[in-house]
Amino acid sequence: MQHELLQTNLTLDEAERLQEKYRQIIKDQTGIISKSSDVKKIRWIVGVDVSYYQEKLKEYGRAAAILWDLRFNRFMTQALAKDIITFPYKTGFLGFRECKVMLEAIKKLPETPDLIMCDGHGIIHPRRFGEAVQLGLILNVPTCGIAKNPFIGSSEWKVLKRIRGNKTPILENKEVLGYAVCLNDGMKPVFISVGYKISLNVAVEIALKSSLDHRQPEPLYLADQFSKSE
DNA sequence: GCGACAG
DNA sequence: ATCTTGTCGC
Repeated sequence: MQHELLQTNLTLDEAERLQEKYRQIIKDQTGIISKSSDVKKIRWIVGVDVSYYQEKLKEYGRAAAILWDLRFNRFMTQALAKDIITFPYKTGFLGFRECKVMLEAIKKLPETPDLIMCDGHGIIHPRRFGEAVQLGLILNVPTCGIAKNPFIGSSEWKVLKRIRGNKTPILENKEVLGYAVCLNDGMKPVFISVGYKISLNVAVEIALKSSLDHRQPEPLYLADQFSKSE
């Protein structure tokens, strides 16, 4: 039996209802990773990304999951999954397209992730329900969103000095939805937000720690490459 | 009202 | 996301 958030035959209205329903359910949850002391206990992090291709007029998604050992900051192994994609692309509903394939790839990994990084937004979303939130909820694993482009909210990211570690908040009325963060010198910032059971500060801390020399954290960079290679 | 809008 | 060559910059 599977989660109703994995249904792929929903109307947009039904999908929106589910987003609102689960937003309420996970509101004010406890047991989140929020302190730097918690970070020391984190070992297995996973970066996931999805690429697309056509076959017989149908659209398919290929998800790559990269298992990364944060203790030694090194690559461990990877897994791929392919699946047909039927849910249409609509801004604000990415999770309904990508969660199922991402989950299939993650299931193939030899370790249970302590944290999953998604190539997309978390609570930087009209209903605070980006795909990182959706994935974390379905798997009951901490997640964060790390997107390459802005979505909602306003920030000064365009004038942010591109120096590793620099960041500027993404705001919507007084509410901090996330941070635009420069992960390496000279590179355009990425947009980091909470997904599930993690604090914003910890998400930023781990993204920085796992960034080597690319715009994205290495697990996500590798996931992007791997998902496109085949 | 119109357009913009993660991947 | 994906279709695609050259080209500007370090």
